[in-house]
Amino acid sequence: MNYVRPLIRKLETVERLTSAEVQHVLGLCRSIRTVARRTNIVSEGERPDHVHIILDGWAARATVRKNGTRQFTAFLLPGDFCDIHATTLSAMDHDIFAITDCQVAYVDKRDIDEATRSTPALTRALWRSTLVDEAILRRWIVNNSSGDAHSTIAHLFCELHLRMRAVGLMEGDDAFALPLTQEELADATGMTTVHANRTLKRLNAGGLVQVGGGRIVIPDVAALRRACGFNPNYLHMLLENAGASLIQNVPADAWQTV
Amino acid sequence: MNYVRPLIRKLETVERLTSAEVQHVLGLCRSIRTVARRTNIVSEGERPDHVHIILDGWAARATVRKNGTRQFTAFLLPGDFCDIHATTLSAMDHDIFAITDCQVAYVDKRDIDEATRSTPALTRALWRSTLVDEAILRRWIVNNSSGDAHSTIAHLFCELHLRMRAVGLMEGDDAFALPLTQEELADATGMTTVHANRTLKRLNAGGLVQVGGGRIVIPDVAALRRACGFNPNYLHMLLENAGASLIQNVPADAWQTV
DNA sequence: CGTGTGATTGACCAGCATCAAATAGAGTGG
DNA sequence: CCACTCTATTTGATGCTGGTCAATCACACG
Repeated sequence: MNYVRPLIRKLETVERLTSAEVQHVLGLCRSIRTVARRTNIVSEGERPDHVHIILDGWAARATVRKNGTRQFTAFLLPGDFCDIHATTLSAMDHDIFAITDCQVAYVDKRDIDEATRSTPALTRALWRSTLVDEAILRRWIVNNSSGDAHSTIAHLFCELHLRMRAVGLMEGDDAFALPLTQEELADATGMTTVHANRTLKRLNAGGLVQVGGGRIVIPDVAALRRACGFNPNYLHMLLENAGASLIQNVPADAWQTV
Repeated sequence: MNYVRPLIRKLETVERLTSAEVQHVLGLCRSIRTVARRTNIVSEGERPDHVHIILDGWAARATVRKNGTRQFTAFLLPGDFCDIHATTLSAMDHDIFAITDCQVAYVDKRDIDEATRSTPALTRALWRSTLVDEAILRRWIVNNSSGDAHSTIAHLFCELHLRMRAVGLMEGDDAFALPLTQEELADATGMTTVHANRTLKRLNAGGLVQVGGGRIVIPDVAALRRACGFNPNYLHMLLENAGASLIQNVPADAWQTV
């Protein structure tokens, strides 16, 4: 079971790596644990002493509001780092919540430090990857604040599409696993479950997507992107990579931001 | 005119610096330019060859949607870095918009590189400061997605209060400059100008704040925080610093997240 | 076949958007 | 110092989006 492949793909999305560098990364992921779905991989207030990397499954950054509602601020897909920051800084200010059962690599912070010292390309890859994470956060603000539930959900799907594609997890050409309940979708987009349901149904009915059974099919990516004004440039993917063909297929008028 | 003071204060919010290190930072800020309000300090698509630091004035990260509406994703206060990322990575995916006239330091990327190489404390300070920026972005997602305009605006004021305090820009004990129009406030919080106005008036009427004339007075910080569930821990400020006394004054029941 | 979770639907209403217009202020020039 | 202008604030009226509450349906699983 080569769980590490998505991680390599992820890093190569932002930086080319030599095979020696890839080997170095592989060496980091020796300690792998399974985290059960609906449990926290890391919880608010903790000071993890190692870095967690999602190798398989989906997780989310989650903040619980005073009134009990939950807001996701990011989805973590295979290859994503949960807390490359928190080890140095201070306590976690949010939870890392396993949406599905997850395979998680536990990497000692020292090993990361040593790897980055000896491998500049890896340092760049990690640095860039945090910058992309930042850009995604900004886009979520724009997206969730737009007040248009259809665009919000469609935009999220566009993002997940490219990110899943980047790590090689497409199922065929136009589909990928979407292991979210409607409640979780609502928690990410800042709407109620009821409204997420209705919006989703309308997107389905409009033929833009087919969501169901833990999968999403996007028959016409360009159409979906046009519908929500998705512009992939914020993901800062190398054009040579997996997403490239898709990135270039977007019609000019769809390139404006949300 | 010692424009660099807020920058030093900012860095010291996350990392203690020796006076030699402070001198090093001062040396970086030799090239200072004034940017007129309502113009972009950096625009989407640009690849700046130097790092911009706000020394005086307010700026904002801005994304313009397809439909013409504008969304701010961050406020940049004196001491904040605009684009420590974009120099290495790729093109800017958003604008840096000067809300007021701004004094901006233009620092050559190489000078930053050299400074961080020779000054580990500075590297840590910069790194931590980007992590705080990330945490703030997450909080804006939570805040702007909450669907409660009063909490959203109150929470923003709480954040700005601590950040202004951290860089030593309070006017007296309970007030600071708030050079935002209601339209800009609306662009940050994802609501219309009309609704921002009405919400602001209600906050004013409730005595939680007094906003007007480019200033905000917060007579009872704890009350304002309670009203919106503000929890300062995401700002990851050193307790020894300026904000410390305030941080510790929050009643336990107000420490839950929004 | 019962049980639990997730999806779906309906009825109702509140918050916020929208459109439009009036008012207040700040800055400018005569 | 006043008139003019531009910008920002304020207010009103109206309607829609999305929230709330509640019930039902579908389905997987033991």
